[in-house]
Amino acid sequence: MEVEVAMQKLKDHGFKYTQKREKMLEIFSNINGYLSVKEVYQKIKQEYPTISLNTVYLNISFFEEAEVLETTDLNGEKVYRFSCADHHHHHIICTECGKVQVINICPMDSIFGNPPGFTITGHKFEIYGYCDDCKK
Amino acid sequence: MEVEVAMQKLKDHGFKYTQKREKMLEIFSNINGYLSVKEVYQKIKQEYPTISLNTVYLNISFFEEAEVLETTDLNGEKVYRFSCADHHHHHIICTECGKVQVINICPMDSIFGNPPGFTITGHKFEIYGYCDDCKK
DNA sequence: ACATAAATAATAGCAATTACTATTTATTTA
DNA sequence: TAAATAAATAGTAATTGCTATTATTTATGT
Repeated sequence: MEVEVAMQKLKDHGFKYTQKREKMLEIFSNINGYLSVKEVYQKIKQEYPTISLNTVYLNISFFEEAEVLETTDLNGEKVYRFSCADHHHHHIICTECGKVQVINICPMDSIFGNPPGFTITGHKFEIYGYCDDCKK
Repeated sequence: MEVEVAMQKLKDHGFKYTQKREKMLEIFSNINGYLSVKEVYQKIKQEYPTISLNTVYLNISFFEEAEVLETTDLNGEKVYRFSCADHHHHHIICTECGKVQVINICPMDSIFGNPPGFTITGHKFEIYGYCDDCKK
């Protein structure tokens, strides 16, 4: 299962097992969209009311290190989602709730080599909009 | 000239002429790349050492309102550049110094209509890398 | 030159994130 | 199983990027 694979990735990177980390992974795996740190914090507080916001920040940074999460910016704050980094893809993102839909078109497919004066290291292609649930 | 056109745009939006605004516009027009608020602040302080950081923030927001600047996020902070909003385009951006190169390929050209469940409102396509000056 | 409406500077405030430190917990090894 | 250890956590403080407030100064129309 997804969460166990992620937990194993963490172990491979030298991070210990904790219940809170497992719960955080479950939160991410149950949502098909990006979550802000505060949203994760609100959700995990339902199960662990004494958890520190700091712990959420820390664990998210460890998850990133272990390549368990992918991240982007939404309305000026960092948001995260369960990574499916096994295949290259882009997203349609609901700017209201963070819900995503994967798209497999990549604009880099039609760009060959490095442009003069630049060495390419990465790219970002995101489509923004409203999902049906958030449409007025 | 570029700066004068921008100054006129400001006037059209009801903003007054000031030397500091003109100087800020000059700073943007002299650089082919994105600048952070702090970078603009550092540069303009050479001419107006008593200028407030707040004024730089305010004027930049007015410049945005008058569509004189375009913006993006670079390493988690907002950066701005002189706008060429007359034609739709994307950028190759040096993540080190913010230098940009315009590209006229748009990935949306090959995407027709709205995907099921989403109403598209916008998109972002940016290529990142190092410019020759910043390459090690 | 005067009136007035906006620009500026200085300061305070806020939200997101990071840093620090003492305590607690998970895992290693005896 | 129990002690040793290294890391995780909570609580708090500090930092950063940015916005809001207000008194003073400046640009511009009459």
